[in-house]
Amino acid sequence: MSDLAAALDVVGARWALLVVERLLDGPQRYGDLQRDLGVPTNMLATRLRELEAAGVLTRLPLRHNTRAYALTDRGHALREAIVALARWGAEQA
Amino acid sequence: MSDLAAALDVVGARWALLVVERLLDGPQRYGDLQRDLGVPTNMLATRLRELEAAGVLTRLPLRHNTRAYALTDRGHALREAIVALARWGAEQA
DNA sequence: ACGTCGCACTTGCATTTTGCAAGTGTCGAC
DNA sequence: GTCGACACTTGCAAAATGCAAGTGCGACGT
Repeated sequence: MSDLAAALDVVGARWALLVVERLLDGPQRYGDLQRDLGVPTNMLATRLRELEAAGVLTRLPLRHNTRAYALTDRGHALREAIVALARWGAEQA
Repeated sequence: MSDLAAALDVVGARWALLVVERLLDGPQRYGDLQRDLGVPTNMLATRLRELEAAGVLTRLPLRHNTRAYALTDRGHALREAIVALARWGAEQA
């Protein structure tokens, strides 16, 4: 499997990169991600679980049943790739 | 929709970026892509249609019923993003 | 002490996407 | 005129995604 395929195995699923992009600004709570991205709640839960398992992000407990999701170093390392893709998307056509 | 979401709308589908990566080396024929990537043939056909419609690649007629797929400028512009993602994938863990 | 609210999910089911296997059409070579 | 290579298409099963409604749990007011 190529390096690209390995990367896509982790962040190639729908919404995954959008979640990571949102977390580049700093830790966010579940509800914030959901409202900002418009992602279905079950998909968000699934992605967060997968991305945590992949070591891209971690859960930070805040208060009682509230927590924040924050990128790990490995997650932050995606910044370059995300910026490059976003720039390509911006040059539409 | 963010720029990243716009990009993923075009190249976010499964196999799409892998096809583009393969074409970065130069035009390839259908059968080559299929064998090199191990992508199901109906998916390859679908992706090539979508990527052509999106202006990422074009068909070059070769001989009779043989053609090659080549990246457009817009397709080549994905190189940076692909390299960044592949590098991230290579730094596994 | 009790109901209510916000938050972070889970669950059930319909829809869409993906994948596998087999088939189709076309052209050139033999 | 039949055979093989090439580029697909088709039919159907499996998996991913999406929508809507429900669950659990602690805080907060009364």
